Amino acid sequence: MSVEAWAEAALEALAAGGLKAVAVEPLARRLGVTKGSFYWHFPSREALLREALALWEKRETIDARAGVDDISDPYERIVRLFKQANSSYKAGRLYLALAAASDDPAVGETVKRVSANRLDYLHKCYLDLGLEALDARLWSTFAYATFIGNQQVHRDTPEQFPDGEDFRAYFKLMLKTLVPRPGHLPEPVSSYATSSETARQ
Amino acid sequence: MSVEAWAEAALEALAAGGLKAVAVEPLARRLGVTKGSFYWHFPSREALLREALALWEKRETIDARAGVDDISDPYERIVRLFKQANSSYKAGRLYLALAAASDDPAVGETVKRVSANRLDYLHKCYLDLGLEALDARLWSTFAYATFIGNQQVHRDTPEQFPDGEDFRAYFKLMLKTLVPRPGHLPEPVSSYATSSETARQ
DNA sequence: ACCGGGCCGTACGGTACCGTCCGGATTCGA
DNA sequence: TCGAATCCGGACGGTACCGTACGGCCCGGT
Repeated sequence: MSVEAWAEAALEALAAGGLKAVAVEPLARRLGVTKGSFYWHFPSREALLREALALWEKRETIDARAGVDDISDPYERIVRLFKQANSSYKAGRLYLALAAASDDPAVGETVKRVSANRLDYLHKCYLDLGLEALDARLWSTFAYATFIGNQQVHRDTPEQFPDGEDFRAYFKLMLKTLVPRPGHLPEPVSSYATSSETARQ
Repeated sequence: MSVEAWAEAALEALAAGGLKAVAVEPLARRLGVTKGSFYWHFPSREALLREALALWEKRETIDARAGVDDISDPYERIVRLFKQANSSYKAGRLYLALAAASDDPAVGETVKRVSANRLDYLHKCYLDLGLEALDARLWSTFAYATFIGNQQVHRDTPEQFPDGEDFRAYFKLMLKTLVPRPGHLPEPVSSYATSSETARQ
């Protein structure tokens, strides 16, 4: 019963039942041991939470960039990010569970770091695409928000969420809409007229 | 100390501290009374939760359509919906808190109903815009996911989220991208080159 | 064989919450 | 004025969890 095994179990409990499910006695029962084991490896419940958060943060930052960072074409890199992000339903549930528990200081700081890291990375990708700073920031936020929202909608109303062939069409629609191809950059936001009489192109 | 006051306090606690914060004794302390009062009005904590959920569901469905349903122009109706959705940060936090607690059966069912209701309504709006069934479904899901995601990103990383003038540009960008004007409908998804075509509505 | 440390089980006190019981206070109609 | 109903406070037992104390088991070194 290693430290990692406890942290892993903590993350599973977190995804399934939220922060309150990261409790020593229930986890011990689930692992077939008692608290005596736990308190030999950890000084407190909080220490377990810190360990689990560190494990999660590493996976969501370092490990998540593994097969992406070396793609030179920024368009393909963003597409890859999207595909990867949409491929793991479990990872999405974990993020939502942690974000929901961000009233806990340790959880909140970790979630903020992970989220900021993702936004920054996506922002850089949009800059590489050729967008100017503000456009890159707005479009990357747009894309990231859509991705997070998809996880939420998928969890809250799985029946209404497109699946199978519909999901493939949905995914293509999002790519087409959110990821401009180099050479076909979107109209810069600085060109927007302040009045509501802007023609759509 | 009416039933409604307890339900209101329950919703506030929910938004601030999640489902576990809907606890009789802390709520009683916060309201300056004791459990004796609570258990005269409610048979159990679960009954309070049901009352709070019913109050929330009513506000998110019936009340939320009040100034929207009578707008005849579908484009303006959607714009109004989005503006309204982005205007209340507190309502967004409440949704996120409830969605995070959807492992509780009563909460989960209510969240699912509210979410499905919003999606259906938005779907109808996109149909009124002139889109065919599948397109309306995908675009409305897209738009809804984006706005849910915005709430999440806004909460998790408020510093990175556009505000002030940037937010106005961001909002315009989203409207321009997600809400087609009646005479300029988007390319139907059925025109996408794909391995097989779908006939499902 | 022995012994010491890594690892775990068991028992205990402390805390926060749920739900119940009952008594007291206030109000209100007859 | 006099109950009676409404509304609430205080005390109680029950449960689930946290953290500690301590004892026992196993296993490698000597």
